[in-house]
Amino acid sequence: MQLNPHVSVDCVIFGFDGMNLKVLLIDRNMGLPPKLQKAPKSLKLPGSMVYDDEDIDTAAVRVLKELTGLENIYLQQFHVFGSPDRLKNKADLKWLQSTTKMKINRVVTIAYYSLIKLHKSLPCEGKVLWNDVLNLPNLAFDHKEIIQKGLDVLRRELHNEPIAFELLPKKFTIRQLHILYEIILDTNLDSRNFRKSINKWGYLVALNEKEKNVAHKPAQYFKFDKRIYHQKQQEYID
Amino acid sequence: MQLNPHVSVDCVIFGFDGMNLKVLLIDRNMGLPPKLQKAPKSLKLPGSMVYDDEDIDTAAVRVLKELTGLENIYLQQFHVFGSPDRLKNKADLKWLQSTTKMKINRVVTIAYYSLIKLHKSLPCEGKVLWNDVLNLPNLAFDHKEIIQKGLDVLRRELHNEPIAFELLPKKFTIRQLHILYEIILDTNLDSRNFRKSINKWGYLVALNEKEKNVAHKPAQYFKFDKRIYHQKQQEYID
DNA sequence: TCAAAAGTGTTTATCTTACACCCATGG
DNA sequence: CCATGGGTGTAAGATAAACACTTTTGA
Repeated sequence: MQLNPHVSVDCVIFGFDGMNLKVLLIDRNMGLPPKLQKAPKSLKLPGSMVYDDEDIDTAAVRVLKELTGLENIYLQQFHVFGSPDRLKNKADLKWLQSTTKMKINRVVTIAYYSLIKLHKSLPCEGKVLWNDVLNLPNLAFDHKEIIQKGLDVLRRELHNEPIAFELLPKKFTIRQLHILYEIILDTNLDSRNFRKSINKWGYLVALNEKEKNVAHKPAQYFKFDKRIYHQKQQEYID
Repeated sequence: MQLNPHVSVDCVIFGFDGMNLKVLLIDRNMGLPPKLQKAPKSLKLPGSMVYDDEDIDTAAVRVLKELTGLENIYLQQFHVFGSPDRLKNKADLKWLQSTTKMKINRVVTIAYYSLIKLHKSLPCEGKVLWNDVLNLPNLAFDHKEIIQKGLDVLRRELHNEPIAFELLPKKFTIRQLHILYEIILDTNLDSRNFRKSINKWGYLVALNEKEKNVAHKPAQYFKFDKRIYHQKQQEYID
């Protein structure tokens, strides 16, 4: 009886390309000499063992920082996956042991979800795969299940927290927001009613700027005003 | 660098005595010879290390079973507490090492909350302390913080899941339910409107039984009908 | 002038909230 | 007969849902 599994964090990093909700996957073959690469891709979520004396939240922040160069991005712990047979796939176990150089029997992983604004300029561009969340390939470990649960949580939280803006550029049109909501919630929303609810929120403010070079009436840009949001939250509590 | 903290589960077990929301605490002095007992009580949440080859949910179920004799009770993972300085209190660390007989530097704990029906006949009665959640004494480790977070989650989930009934006897009056809601949500609810919302739920059914020997108009007993509840959930999805 | 998306109001049904009195029972 | 909680209805305001047309732009 040894009673101490290893503990890791895994990050489900969501991104939105304007059309679809994406999740960031990394390929374990990447960086290996070509002859060692497996024929099929070997995809997984970004993650890491939690270091000694490192808080678990800090470990998740570190994973994101190392991968994307970004700090201060939205990150939430959402579930622990600790089934003893998470490592039942021999290839997964072998990879873990060879990359960590440790004898590992069991890993309990703490899953985080994260929301980032997609840019071509992210330092990870080209080194990672942004895969459609609705059409996932086979993944290592139980990572498919982790993504599914993360998506469920994202869907629920969308009603409670102003998180959609984490996935959009700083300035965005109502249409972009509308599409994002429809995709995350997998439903159709009436656009007049959608605009009405935005007005009721009160924390989206119109910028002095419109779309340019579009073959239709140009749309107003908006931004999310954190100050107004927090102010209204406070009023609600009182 | 060893990279493997120990992993435990801790259970925040809520109970309702008709007046207040309680949480189950155990005393680490219990069972020790009197001369070894610390002068102040040494209270903590029930918990356990996760055994090798044991799923974490299973570990939480085991803790509950061992303590209360009950199975099939409501249990939900809600947060991981993994700060490296959870064991900064020397007395806590010493206790851990002496009860587990292991050299332990760090414990990452997965917190569950659980809802049970209080009975005088629970096998743990007398061996544990049911403490008011709103007036907690000092507790070992970060257990006070864990309970606080558990209460927050309970409050939120009360709106989403039919969990109040897990805290009440199988048959209960509207008044009991009403008081429970007021206590969990820490607010006053209008009783006519409260009854109206119950009618709208549709899954509370009146039994052919009323209170007896009460010095007022006897109240109707109700039960929670799981079948109707699931049926309505299903209709909602379609 | 056409295609494409932007933007705008009204009506109806539903839900929420506030509010006051009589009833049944045991002591 | 009194104290205690049980149980009931209504009106006003807020919210949610359905629904169609005009505007601005680039091609």
